[in-house]
Formats: sequence, C-alpha cells, structure tokens
Amino acid sequence: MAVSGLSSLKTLERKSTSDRIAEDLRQMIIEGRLMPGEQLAEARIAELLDVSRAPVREALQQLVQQKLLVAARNRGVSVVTFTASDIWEIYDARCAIESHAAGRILDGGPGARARATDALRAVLERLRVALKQGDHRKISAVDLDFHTSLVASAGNSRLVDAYSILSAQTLTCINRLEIAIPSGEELIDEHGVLIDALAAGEREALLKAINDHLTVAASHLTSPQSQGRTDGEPGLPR
Amino acid sequence: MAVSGLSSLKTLERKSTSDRIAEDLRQMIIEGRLMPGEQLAEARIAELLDVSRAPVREALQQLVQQKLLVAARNRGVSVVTFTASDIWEIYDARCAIESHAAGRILDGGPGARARATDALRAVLERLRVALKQGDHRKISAVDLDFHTSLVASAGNSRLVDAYSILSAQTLTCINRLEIAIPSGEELIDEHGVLIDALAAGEREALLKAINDHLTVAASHLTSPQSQGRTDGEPGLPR
DNA sequence: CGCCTGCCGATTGTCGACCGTCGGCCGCAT
DNA sequence: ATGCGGCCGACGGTCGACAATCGGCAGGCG
Repeated sequence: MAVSGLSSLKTLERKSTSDRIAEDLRQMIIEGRLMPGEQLAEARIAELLDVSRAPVREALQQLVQQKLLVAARNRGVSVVTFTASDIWEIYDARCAIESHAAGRILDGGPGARARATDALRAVLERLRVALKQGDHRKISAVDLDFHTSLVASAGNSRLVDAYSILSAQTLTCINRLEIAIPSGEELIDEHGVLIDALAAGEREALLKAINDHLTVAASHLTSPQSQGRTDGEPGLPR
Repeated sequence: MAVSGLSSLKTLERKSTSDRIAEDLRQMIIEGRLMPGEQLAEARIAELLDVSRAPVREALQQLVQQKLLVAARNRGVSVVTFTASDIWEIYDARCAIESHAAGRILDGGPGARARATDALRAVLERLRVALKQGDHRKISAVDLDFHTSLVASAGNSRLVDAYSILSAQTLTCINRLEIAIPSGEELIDEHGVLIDALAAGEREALLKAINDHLTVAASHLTSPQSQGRTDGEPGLPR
C-alpha cells in the first residue's frame, strides 16, 4: 500500500471547546493583553464567543489551577496580580526544576548530554532570529522555550508539567513589564555559557550558570527601574 | 466591644459542592478504594450524591489536572494507572523539589533551620505514634506530611503546590500496593538522619539523605516482591 | 454626622435536557 | 471462517434557565 501522505491531516479540530477557550485566554494573559486584576465575567465571555457558559466555566477553572487567574467565591475570576515576592517564588521554583533537570541530564551519560545540547543549540538559534526581529513577545517566548527544552531533556513529564505552569507565569510577568532586553547579546551569552557547561559536563559550572541566570532575570523583573511602559500603569502592585 | 470568642465558628461549610466532591473522591483514590482503570461515569456519581452533573464534572476536572484521573475524549474519566516509570518520575520530581527546599532552608540561616527542624521533629513524633498503631494508611499519610513539612519550610507556596500533587500520587501508589513498612524503625531512622543533617547544617549530608531516602522508597514500590495484596490484583500493570 | 441595616443589581453555583460522538455488537458479503 | 460496514446503547459536551450569594448603595437610627 502506498504511503500517500495522509498523516498531514491527522488532527481535525481535535479540541474541545473549553480547551480552545482556555488556550486563547491563556495566550491573552501571557501576552499581557489582559490587565492584572481585570474581572472576567463568564456570561460576557460566553456571549463574546457565542457559546454557552459551561465551556467558558471549564476553561476558566483550568486557568485558575494554572495560577493565571484567581477565583473569588461567588465573585468570579480575575486576572492574577503578581507581587515581587511572587516573582521570587516563581524564579526560585524554576531554579529547583531546572537545576534538577540539568543534573539528571548529566547523570544520563554522554548520549543524553549530546541530545540535550543539540536541542538547546537549535533553540538558541531561534533566539538569535527573534532578537534580530526585535519582537519582545517572541524573544521572551523563545527564551522560555530554551529553558523548557532543558527541562524536557531530562525526560520527566511531571517536571515538564510543573515547569510549564511556571513558564506561563514568567512570560506573563515579562510581557506586562515589557522590560528592556538586557542588550540582546547578553541574553545569547548567558544561554551560551549554559550550553557550554552542559556540553562539557561541568556540573558545578552548569548549576551556577542556571542559578545566576535566573537570579539576574528575577532581579530585572523586580527592580523598579525597568524601562518601557510609560503610561503610568504600574506593572506590579504595592 | 468584647472579644466574645466568636472566632470559633469562623467556617460555616465554606466549601462549594464541587470542592467537597473533589475532596471526597481524592481521598477515595488516595486510600486505594478505587481500582486503577476504574471508569467514573458522571451521571452515576451525580445520582449517587444526589446532585447535578455540573459540580461532579468540575470535581472530576480538578482531579484530572492533579493527575489522579485520566480523561479520554468523549469516554469520561478513569482512575489513573501508574506504571513503574511513573513511579520513578514521581520520586525524581519529589527529589527535585525536596532537595531545593532543603537547600533554601539552609540558605535561610540558623533561624529558618531551627524552625524547620522543630516542625519536622513534631511530625516525626506523629509518625512514631502512627507506627505504634500500625495503621498503614495513617503511616504513609504522616510520612508524606513529613516531607511536605520540609518543603513548606522553604516558604515557597509554588513549591508546596507542586509537591502536594506529587504527594497525592505517591500516597496512591503506596496504598494500592499496601507495601510492608520497612520495619518501622528503619523509617524513623531515615527521617531522623535527615533532621540531624538539617539541624547540623550539613548540606551535602542532607541532600544525600533526601536522595537516598527517596531512591529506597521508589525501589520498594517498583520491586515486584512487595508483600501484602494476595488477591491476585496486580498493583501495577505490565 | 457617622454607623449600622436592609435592599438591589450583578454574577455565580446549580440544575435538567438535548445532541453529537464513541466503542461494541451484529449481520452480511467474500 | 473472516473481514467489513452499519446499527445501538451509553456517555460526555453543550445549552438555556433558575435560584442563592455577594458587594455596593441608599436610607434610617442613634
């Protein structure tokens, strides 16, 4: 039997309505198109999308469990508001997962190390392209792709799941502040030393690179002198 | 105005129906009262509890996101089935979080160390009591309380959230196998050395204690010669 | 004049019903 | 006998409607 590339139409809208709604809302939140604290009324969204409230409700519940929305009893959900300590928590948790994943990759021997290195180099190339284009959203998205790829290389799906939640929260913070990219070159370099340490199998250097990178990133987000956003809307409360 | 201890009636059924259902089902799964692979039809549960399908549906969705149930498109949900590699993933992820939490506690200085040590000693005492009673369910529950307490002492709510999911999965595995407690004394000792290393601030010893403890526990769960459960029902598939 | 109390609009929590889809069984053709 | 296609029961996904609950505001009482 001929192969007849039918596999290209494998997926035929294989998503439930609630999942698609959740996906869209998630993207809107991540991209900063929804202001922190903004109320999301089920009925309004349902009417806007021309669906019933039930799937909207399920989508909102998903996002609440991903900590992108907060639910108040009988008062609906509103977009999450990140405080400085939230940001430190997020980066601390990311550090926990990334460090462990890096260690496990090194434990996996040269083969696992090589595969992880290759994947990371590919993402780094995409990061170069995004930087050249200058699109903030894309840059931060690819940046997180890099770290997600590192975690995924450890081969533990539960770590990936946990990390994806933190990743979404991180992107939300970054895109809200529209923080200036730390010179671009710096971003490439920081990820470069991480790859080098991984390729060389230098555990201490690798863990230090991860820790430093995340600490620097968290500082940028919590320090008040973030550039951009001149409209007086504060990126962080309190 | 007099204080008039009204604070004692603070909570007046402050839970939504779906949350209570989720709580109950979660407990049933954790305690092994639901067989792996068992189908959970929404309508049946709804009728059983004399509520509508809506809150049942929300409860099920919560548990799916906690990885205690698996959802199949248009085929409802069924109780999760853990493979050996799942168990390794769970313990690996737990190791990631616990190790990091332990490190952060040590970073927090002597004060944080002392607070964490006190909390852990209290749980260890509860563990002794549970061991004396010989109730398997309670022993494993308190065991996980110990580890949860360790993570909580790091003061990062996101780590606690992630850990609670892993904790529930771990308990489910343990209670399904009804694995024989490794002599009881051994359990106390393993946690004891962990506390000692923490109290002494010996980072390397602490991390090694956590890693060893989790590795041993995972081995017990995945090795086929687990005692108990003689009814031919396999605790793990494949 | 300030605080408490009762009402009001808005929104959620819950309900019962309909429709589409899925997996399994039966019958038929080969 | 076997492989295939079509039917069938069951279940989930979705919908519109009802009622309970909450925050805010106006009015009354001290």
